[in-house]
Amino acid sequence: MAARRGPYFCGIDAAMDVVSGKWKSLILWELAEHGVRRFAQLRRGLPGVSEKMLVQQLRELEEDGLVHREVFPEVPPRVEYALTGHGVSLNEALAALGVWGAERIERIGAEKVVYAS
Amino acid sequence: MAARRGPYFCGIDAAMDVVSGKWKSLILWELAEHGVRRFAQLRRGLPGVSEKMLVQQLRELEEDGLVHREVFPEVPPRVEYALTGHGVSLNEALAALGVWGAERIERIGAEKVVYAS
DNA sequence: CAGCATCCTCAGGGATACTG
DNA sequence: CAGTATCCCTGAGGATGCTG
Repeated sequence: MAARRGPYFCGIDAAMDVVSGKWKSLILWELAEHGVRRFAQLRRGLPGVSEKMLVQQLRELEEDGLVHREVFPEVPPRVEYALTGHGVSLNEALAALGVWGAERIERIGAEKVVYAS
Repeated sequence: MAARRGPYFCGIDAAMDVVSGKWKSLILWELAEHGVRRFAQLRRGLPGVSEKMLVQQLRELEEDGLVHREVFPEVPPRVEYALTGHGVSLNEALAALGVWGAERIERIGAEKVVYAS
């Protein structure tokens, strides 16, 4: 389900609401890094997502106005995803978290995934 | 359960891991705003949390090194919670998200909660 | 006051198979 | 290629009651 429409306690609450979902922040990140991406490209960039989850999370992000979805009526079908303006600004806000998280990974000596199963 | 110890895809992943949990970011926020807080004070500041959840989330934040818990051996018991250094820096990273979220609340015309049952 | 112990619900998410 | 459609299961989180 996409983000609720409030009521919210504060901005953090609203932002976390929109970004909660196992893959959403990662999808945003991926789109910010690469710009426009096709479905299969995203799938490859997020090792471990199932098709179902990827579609679902993308649709919710679209519904919340963070991602733009463009369908090209071709055979074979092509669908491209990109961030909207709000998606871009959310990503900039997430960047600070990314830095903090990277430091935490160092600190606790966690591994980074290259390819999960 | 507290945050896993990786492996992580990236910093965002690690940060979201630590902050995911329905009340964690709100607890962090509350502690940043007020400094040291007692259990009951936090409870009052987070309308809608159950005792169980508040304890649980606090313990996980403690386990992850973001919150410091101090018990005073008195009767009646007193327990104070405060952010650690890492908690403070995480909160600073969350601030950007808070701003974005506040703008989103404006944009979609969502309500803000004052008191949820 | 600041918890701990239980029980229970429900929806987020995984696995698998099929389609325009 | 880019999805639908189903079934299923785990576990986060809620409700309630008890305690040092």
